[in-house]
Amino acid sequence: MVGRPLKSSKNSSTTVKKGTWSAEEDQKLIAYIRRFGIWNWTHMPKPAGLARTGKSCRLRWMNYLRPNIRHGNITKEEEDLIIELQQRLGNKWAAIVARLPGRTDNEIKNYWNTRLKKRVNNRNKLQIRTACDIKVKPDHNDNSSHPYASCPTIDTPKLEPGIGSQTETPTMSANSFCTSYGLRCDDNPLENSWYSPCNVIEEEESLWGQFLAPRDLEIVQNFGGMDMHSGAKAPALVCMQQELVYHSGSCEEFIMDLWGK
DNA sequence: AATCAGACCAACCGCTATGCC
DNA sequence: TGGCATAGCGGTTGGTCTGAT
Repeated sequence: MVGRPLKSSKNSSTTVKKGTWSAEEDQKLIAYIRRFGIWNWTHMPKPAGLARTGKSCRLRWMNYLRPNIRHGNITKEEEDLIIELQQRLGNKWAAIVARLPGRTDNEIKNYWNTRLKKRVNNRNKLQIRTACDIKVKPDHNDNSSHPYASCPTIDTPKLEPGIGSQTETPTMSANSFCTSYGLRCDDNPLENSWYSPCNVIEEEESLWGQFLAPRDLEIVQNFGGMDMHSGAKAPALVCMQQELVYHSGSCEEFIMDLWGK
């Protein structure tokens, strides 16, 4: 078992134990919670006979001791779901883990950071190149020698400090965005015509005007806001751009998926 | 057998959200 | 309404494990 050595830190009056939990501490916490329930994490450790912070007790319980937790052996299905949800929701581990019964946010976060992140990033890089090189009409920057010259470009807003880079931006999938605003996808204006993602976004924006609250529409148009009234966290175009980046198929497939073909 | 580097993962820390007074 | 306490979340740390050399 991996873990940290026991360390102690002192504040003004008490010694707080840190580091890996012992079996004895686990038993104390389990026994206390079985008997008295969880009434207040901050004040529980002392009557439970633990020299831990409430925060540490809570974490130990939530991530390891509480009933019905499954550790290890993440299945292929779970792995696929983690990847899918991470791409749709970003690093919202609590939301992701809600779809994975018996798993903990810490476990899924660790699994993503150590095993899946690199794999998915590499796959996405390959897919962007493949999709753009093969499928997209190379009608701009066509005499550039850059390997991605044929990629459609979406004019990304200059993000405010703190919003983060493209890969760090909290995501809300474009489909979710449409759904949350009741955007109809059945009347597909793209049928039988070639659109670059930029055109799609322009088209989509005009539709959004029919459905969004004025302030939300303004945010979408200016790309600059962080919060929609609905609770959406990122500028819609950034979401869509990210959706394109993560989309597993070609650019055209992305467009069709976006509109819920 | 010894050493090293990368992978793994439990636990910590800082920040935010929420509830209560 | 503002301030405080508590819970919860996500990023990061650092000790241990494991495989390669």
